[in-house]
Amino acid sequence: MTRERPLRADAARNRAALLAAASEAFAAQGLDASVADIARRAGIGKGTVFRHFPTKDDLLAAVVLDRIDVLAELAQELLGAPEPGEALLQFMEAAAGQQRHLDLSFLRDAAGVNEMLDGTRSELFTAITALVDRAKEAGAIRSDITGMDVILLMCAPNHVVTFVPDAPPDLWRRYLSIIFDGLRPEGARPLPAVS
Amino acid sequence: MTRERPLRADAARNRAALLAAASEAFAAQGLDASVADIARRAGIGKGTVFRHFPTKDDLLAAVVLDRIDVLAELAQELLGAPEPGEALLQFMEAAAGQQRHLDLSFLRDAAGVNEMLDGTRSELFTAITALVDRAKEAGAIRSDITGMDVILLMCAPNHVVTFVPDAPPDLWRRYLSIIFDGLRPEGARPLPAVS
DNA sequence: CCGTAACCGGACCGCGCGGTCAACTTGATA
DNA sequence: TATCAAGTTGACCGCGCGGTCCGGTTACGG
Repeated sequence: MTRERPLRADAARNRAALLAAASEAFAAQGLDASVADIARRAGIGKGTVFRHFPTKDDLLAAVVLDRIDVLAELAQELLGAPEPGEALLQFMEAAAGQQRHLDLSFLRDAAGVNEMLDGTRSELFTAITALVDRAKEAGAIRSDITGMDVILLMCAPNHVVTFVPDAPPDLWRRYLSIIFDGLRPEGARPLPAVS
Repeated sequence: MTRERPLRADAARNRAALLAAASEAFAAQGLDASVADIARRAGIGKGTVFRHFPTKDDLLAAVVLDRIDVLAELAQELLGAPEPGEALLQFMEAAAGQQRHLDLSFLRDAAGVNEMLDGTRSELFTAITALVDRAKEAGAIRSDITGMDVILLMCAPNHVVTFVPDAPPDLWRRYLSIIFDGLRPEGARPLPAVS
């Protein structure tokens, strides 16, 4: 497809440093960390950032793509786990443990700016749905839960924790645990009809 | 205390319009809606905004203060309700139903920029704690839940719903219901120890 | 070792933001 | 109705952002 010449040694090095720095910066200061600051963290010039990624959004997309990749792979693995309920919980824990502020950013761009991102994303979606279906069949979670529910809820802990100052780094576990409990079928009240 | 002369008629009108417009704008575009835009919505000049509120943050604080007031009053009322569990659920529904994007903004400013805000806020905090305690005594929720847990979790639905495009306006009910189920004591697994 | 294409960097641009100000308008008061 | 403090306004300022660009630098094939 796209003629892809190998990167020059220094270019590859810079690109890697840039991605790492961007990940750090987004996690630390939210997604409106300035490009200049990211470049500073990476020890490169601002111009170089835009050489590698034409737009700040493209840089963000690249960072997010990495996360999605990892999660998709994990979801695939966990499809073979013996305990479907436990597998789903493990997946949600991995997802919630991801870097902050990137939470749901991979849902942001409705119109696929980046094809590759869209591809991996839908891959992740179907994997999650499969994970959820297995958990439902095993009776580990109630039957009216959807993959989208899981995606949305698994990101909530990371977000709410953002607002408590000096939070212990694993406070999110507390809220994920509560939320996961809410998915269980025992004594579940019917979900409100949503128009 | 502070010598407070009554506002002139037009000033009062403008202030009301401004607050309403700000509430709209923040809900529609998030808290970085521009002051210029808010002024436009209110049909007044940008300068007038800064006459009423020296800073954009002060304007936001005023909007948030209104919400907190309403919630604090409601929490107080619900303390007399017959069913403590149901009362807590009702409160969380009211809180989650609040305007979007303002979710947890009242936790933001650690150092109290605005004394009045701090006062009403702590009032709300204690009322919520009381509500939670009653629900615990009645066995409606598990005993290791704190007021802070409720505050954080009641804001989650509104946030996650932000990311699904064309969401029905009451989709948040679905997620609040799930989360509230997670608070119940039946078959609760122990909460992970948080360092 | 050399030529060159790829790469790097930081000065530079336009924009929109929060906030200021001095000239103007208006509602309360006597 | 005359007076004037209170209120209003939009042009204006400085700043930091995302993004551009060209002169200097560097890795790599021949």
